[in-house]
Amino acid sequence: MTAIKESSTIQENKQYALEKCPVTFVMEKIGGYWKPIILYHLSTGDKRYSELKRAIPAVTEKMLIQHLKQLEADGLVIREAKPVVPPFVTYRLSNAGTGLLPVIDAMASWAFKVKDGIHNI
Amino acid sequence: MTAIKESSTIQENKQYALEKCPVTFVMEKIGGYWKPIILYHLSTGDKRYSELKRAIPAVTEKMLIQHLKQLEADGLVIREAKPVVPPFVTYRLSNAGTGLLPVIDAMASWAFKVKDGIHNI
DNA sequence: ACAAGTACTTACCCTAAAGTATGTATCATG
DNA sequence: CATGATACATACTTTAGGGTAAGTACTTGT
Repeated sequence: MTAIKESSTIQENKQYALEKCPVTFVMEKIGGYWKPIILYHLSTGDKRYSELKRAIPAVTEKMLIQHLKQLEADGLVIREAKPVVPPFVTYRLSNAGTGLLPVIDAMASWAFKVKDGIHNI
Repeated sequence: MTAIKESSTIQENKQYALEKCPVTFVMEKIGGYWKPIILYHLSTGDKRYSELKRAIPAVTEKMLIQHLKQLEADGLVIREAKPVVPPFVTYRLSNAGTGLLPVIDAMASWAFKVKDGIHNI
């Protein structure tokens, strides 16, 4: 009946939605659980890996590095490593990453409105 | 070493992040895969269940109704059912749901900037 | 010589989210 | 009398994301 029953996977649906829906496109980039949190912490300036780790204590190292790598691959953050030992690696937002801050801000603003009772949910 | 190793689950981490991070709070509400798309389609006015189904052909009925129920439970959309047969059910954004539109707009705006090459990722 | 700090990597497991498929109730219409 | 349309519900399966635990390399400090 519906087209998707013939041969469908999550990936194909994602493909469809990615092309059609700008919102989905964004969710692809920042939908990972810790990604917006990482972006938020980088919004105040560049940070070392260990600084991020301390700033977000609940994240595991695997998740942190995994999301950082993905954000880097997606062109949202820039990694800079100084060839010293112990390693000195900093992460900062790219132009595109900085461009996402209005999204983060809009989210935060809505959340505060809810908490302040301006929106009752 | 890190605090979470003592006794941690996704849920506990989520609990932590929910209290601390407004962004995570928003992601809890609209993080479901089809939720932002549904909100987007409702932004132009109320829609019947079947209209949404046709507007988003890639979504399965289970996902559509599941997300609609969650959005309703989260106070973002309002369901109105006329007691007729065949059923006539419309969904529309609540005040809180409407308050999320700036988030959706910011997302869309960023996505278009990327596609127009203003941000190169 | 051994721990500690840096920035990772990797193998394995578990669960929540998403997808598949089918069923339900009611009435109008052919 | 059976089909179609509406708005769902539900049992079952799959997959992708996240978590756990452990290890790596290199140097400084004790």
